[in-house]
Amino acid sequence: MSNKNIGIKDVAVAAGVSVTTVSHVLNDVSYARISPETRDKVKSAAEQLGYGPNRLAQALRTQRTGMLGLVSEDIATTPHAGRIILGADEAARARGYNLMIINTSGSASPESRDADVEALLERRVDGILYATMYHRHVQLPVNLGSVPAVLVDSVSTSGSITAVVPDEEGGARAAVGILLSAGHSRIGFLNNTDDVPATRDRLRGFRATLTEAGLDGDAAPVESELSEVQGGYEAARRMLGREDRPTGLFCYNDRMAMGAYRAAAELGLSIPGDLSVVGFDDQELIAANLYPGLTTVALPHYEMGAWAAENLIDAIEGKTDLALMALHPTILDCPLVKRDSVAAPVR
Amino acid sequence: MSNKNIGIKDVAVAAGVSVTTVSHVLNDVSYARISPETRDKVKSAAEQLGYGPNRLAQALRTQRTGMLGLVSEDIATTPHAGRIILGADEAARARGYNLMIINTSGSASPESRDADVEALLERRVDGILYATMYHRHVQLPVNLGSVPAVLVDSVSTSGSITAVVPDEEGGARAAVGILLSAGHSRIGFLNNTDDVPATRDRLRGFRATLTEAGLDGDAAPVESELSEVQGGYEAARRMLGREDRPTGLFCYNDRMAMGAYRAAAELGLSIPGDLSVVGFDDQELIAANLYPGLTTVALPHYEMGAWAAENLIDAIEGKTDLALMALHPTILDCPLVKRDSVAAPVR
DNA sequence: CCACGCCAGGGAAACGATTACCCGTCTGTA
DNA sequence: TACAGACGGGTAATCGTTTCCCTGGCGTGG
Repeated sequence: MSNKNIGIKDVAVAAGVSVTTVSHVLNDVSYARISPETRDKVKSAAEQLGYGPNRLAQALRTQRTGMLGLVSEDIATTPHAGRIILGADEAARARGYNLMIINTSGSASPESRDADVEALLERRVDGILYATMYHRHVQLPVNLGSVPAVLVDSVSTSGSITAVVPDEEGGARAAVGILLSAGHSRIGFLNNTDDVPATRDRLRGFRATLTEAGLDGDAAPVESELSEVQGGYEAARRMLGREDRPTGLFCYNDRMAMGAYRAAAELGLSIPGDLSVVGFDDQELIAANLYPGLTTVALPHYEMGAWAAENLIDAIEGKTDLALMALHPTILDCPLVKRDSVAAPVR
Repeated sequence: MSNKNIGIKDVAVAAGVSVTTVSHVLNDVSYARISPETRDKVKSAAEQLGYGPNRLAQALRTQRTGMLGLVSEDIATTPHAGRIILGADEAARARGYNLMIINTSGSASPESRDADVEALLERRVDGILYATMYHRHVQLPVNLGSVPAVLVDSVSTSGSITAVVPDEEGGARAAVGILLSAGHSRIGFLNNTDDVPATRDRLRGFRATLTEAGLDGDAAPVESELSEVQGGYEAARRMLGREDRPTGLFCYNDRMAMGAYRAAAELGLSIPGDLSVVGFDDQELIAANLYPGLTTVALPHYEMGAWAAENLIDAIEGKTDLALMALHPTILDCPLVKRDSVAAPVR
């Protein structure tokens, strides 16, 4: 239990040595020449007084705070932010760093974003993680350049900064893949209407996988709606109303899949008996709790957070050059999470 | 854009004054006697150089970091943590404070919790918010006492520390109340099996409200299960299998309500036509997305976070004495969120 | 004409660490 | 015996601010 009032000086007095010596032994300074007895005296004096270092003073002197700034969007809206934070926190902690978090609104003005970064800079964070809540292009705060920084789940519109994003296309391929290997050949896609990378990349993955399997990917049915439950419901109604109704459905996200479940129920189609469904996002609350459990593709938020923290720290400590990695964003796997919504089609 | 290398000293040189003067004008020190012209010179010099204060140095000198430590459980599991963080962050920001976040596992050992708090203390946070993910009793880290602290969503087993918790009983009363005023008289409760305050308080609110309405609260049907979707499903099957089947159902949480939806569907009961349902928690992902939308009771996570930050800061700034508030936990309202799962019972 | 008070601002010691450099005392060896 | 070099450790500057207290000039009342 570190007493806030005990300093290195008090330890020095208690141990009968100078502050230099205390600093040397407590930090295990390699070039320090100190006898074992003195070391013991210092250590036990520190222990007894409940000494804890004042990280502020250390930081002031060493120009290293051991803090990472994390500006994150819409922290309360989805669990995604929590995942990123958790990944970053654990990776940071493992290397002796802590996180300072600033929340920002997804719709915040550039000025407000600048101010967020500024607050972190004033506190002299060693580096900054800039996270968005879904994969997209962002315009960076102007002052982000003054410390090492990594983008999480987004790429910069301008210039190059190291970024880590999910493998949207690969995720889509996995989703379609499991439908194919269950034996489906009529597969539809319920897509999002927003113009974001995920929309395009998942569509590309969808079509390409079908084509590579010998089907006509370009002709495969796609219905687009808002990527919410209601949108999923509407898109599914249209999709399932076709005369050549698909037996397998890939949904842009779990919320749309939830809508598809309702549409299927209304049409008297059982899942996975009459219709197999695959989602995207792996929002536990939905995917694990739907009945039957939704097979889906997980977004690697935890991993992105951890990757970002890890590489940021490497850069801070001079082990890596972020500029080198900035050329292309790093792409992380979107693993398939199998539950119970996929089965072989009825013949 | 604060340049990391510019200090008050550089501003002083540029403006042709002493550092004292710079400090005085930049901080608007009340007793400082400085001419308007000099003020202007200093301000524009600072502006031009892109000066930003070094909060570390300030903190070292003033013994105030302007940082609040937040240790939060299971940040990635539920959106609850995000809500608390958001509330705390916004309240803190409004008063010039920032948040340092440490994640801890709900099942972390006391030692690990001590270490978490210790890390915050080393960084000299001005106060600590200690948040749990559901309302319960906790054993506090031993070193929590050395700075002002507030418990969020939990109360201490030992001794008294200021805490803020949801009004579980009041929430239950509101839930039962809306069923009563819709005209229901046969109302059941799907309760949790864990021995936590929420379980007891919601049950008490349930029974009391019925009794006060002239019904036999003590005889009202209650089925308990694990507070998950599956548990809700099972409890609902039992509840709805009774010969005097309730027409209104109050569920311990939204997940159990989700299970009840499935049970009702299987039994051919439509919601809200044949059965009215009220949940608890207001987990957007579930409550807003079920069909029909689930009427539920919201837990005031945002408000608790904000209240905690606000009062913690008051204590830090000497405007309040936390010890006085520590006698009883502060109880915050759980407002009812009306959607579409409650209607009048069929006669 | 002098003392006093006000005005505008500056000097320097903290805050709690790190670290470059220095200094006495042994010991071994030439 | 004298000198080098280890050995064990100390002095003081420094990081960027804040803040207590001081100073020098000038107008003014007595």
